[in-house]
Amino acid sequence: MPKKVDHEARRLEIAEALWRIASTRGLDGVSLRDVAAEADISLGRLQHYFRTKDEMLLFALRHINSLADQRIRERIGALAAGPGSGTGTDTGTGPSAESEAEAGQGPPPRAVLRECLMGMLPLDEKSRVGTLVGAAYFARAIHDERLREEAREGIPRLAEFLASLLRSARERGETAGGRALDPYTEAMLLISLVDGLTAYTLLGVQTGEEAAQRLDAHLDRLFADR
Amino acid sequence: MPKKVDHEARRLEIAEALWRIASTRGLDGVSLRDVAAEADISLGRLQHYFRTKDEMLLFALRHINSLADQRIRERIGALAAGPGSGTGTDTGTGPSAESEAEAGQGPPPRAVLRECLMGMLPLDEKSRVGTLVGAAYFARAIHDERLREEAREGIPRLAEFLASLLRSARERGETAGGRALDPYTEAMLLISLVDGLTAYTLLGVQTGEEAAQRLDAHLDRLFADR
DNA sequence: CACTTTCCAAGTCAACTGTATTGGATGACG
DNA sequence: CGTCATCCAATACAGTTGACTTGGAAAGTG
Repeated sequence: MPKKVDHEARRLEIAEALWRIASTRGLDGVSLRDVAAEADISLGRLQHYFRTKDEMLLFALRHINSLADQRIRERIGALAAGPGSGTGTDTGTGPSAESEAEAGQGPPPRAVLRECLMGMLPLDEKSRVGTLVGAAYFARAIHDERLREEAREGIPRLAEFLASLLRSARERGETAGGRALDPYTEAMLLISLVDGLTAYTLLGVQTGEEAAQRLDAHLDRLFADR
Repeated sequence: MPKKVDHEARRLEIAEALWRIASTRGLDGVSLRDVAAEADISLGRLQHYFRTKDEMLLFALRHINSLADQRIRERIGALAAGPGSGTGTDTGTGPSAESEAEAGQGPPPRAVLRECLMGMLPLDEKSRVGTLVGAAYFARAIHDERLREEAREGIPRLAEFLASLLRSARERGETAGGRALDPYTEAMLLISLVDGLTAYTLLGVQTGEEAAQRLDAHLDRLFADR
């Protein structure tokens, strides 16, 4: 077999170029030539790796989703890891039940939940690009059956995960008492909330810090200790 | 002056044609020729009323916003159920403090709040088209300074209105006791929540009924009686 | 060294875009 | 009755778009 090239790596380079453009100009304002230029390759080469534009878009979407997954997973992992010396980057929500619940097993569900949700907000440049691209995909998904399927598959899975966190928090008695909602309902509310906060942050209606602060306010209410 | 034509009416017809297309194909997939065809007029005529595409888009956005405002205002008016207050055609740009002032002892703030939020969800065909177009504008606003300004102006006004509802509910002792958040924060959370619910409804992740149900669950919590 | 498959640059193509221009119809006003 | 601003249909235009074709360079295998 002749001339072996790492197909996957090439496609990733192209996808990254796509994100750079999509995060500033949107997905519909992106042409194959733009992406090729941004990736510093010829149009022919790009088309060698993606036969059609939709194919490129779908690949880039799937990959940015898996990147976001991984990023959040790392943050969760970091939560479990470092009880040794706490750096100054403490989550400023309130010094409530964290250290106590550690005694049980693994990181406290509330902290994991918070990390997940915060990881979905555009708080640094990296996540900002991610959410920007995500918004571009959302706009396209509304009118694109193929992309819509991706969401219909992924979101319930995420909600289920968050619901399980809520359930285990509830079992540990960390959560607010009386007015507890169905965990899945609560999870969908949280996801919707984060997405809305993200949208208004991207629009410049509020800063990322304000968004985080508001999310924390809501979480504080969920986990109110009584 | 020769040949007088109702300029505003023509522009509205065109805007409606635009919405019909934007709600099915999105805003970026819309060409002037498409709009002209949908409105059953010539391209030349369309260009006579909108010199540029952006001008048309901006006009249509402003008008659909004012329509949504009016629709919600009517629903609030219907809440009062009293034959007293007539709902005139208001040209206002936002659901501002007008109804608050009138509500000396009118409809309960919670009901008004709920009507506002439910009115923003895609529950019937009409509001579905509205939110669809709204989503299309959102996608464009992210990369369009001009449109972003519209949001930066309108959203805080809406939030302020909702916050005032929350405040008056609180004064009447209708709201939940202990864990009350800052009204403006609560308002932004509500708006974000509704927008997120709308997004996932449009994506087909949940039905409109489920969205409404989840919103009600959250409201129930806010107004828990204790 | 052939030789075949992969890789990819350049160019072509038809379709479509927003905008500008042209020219004529209409109807109100002097 | 003219005459002129308004209205608007038709067409032209320059540019961009995604997809396709062509031709040849590169590299692993025989």
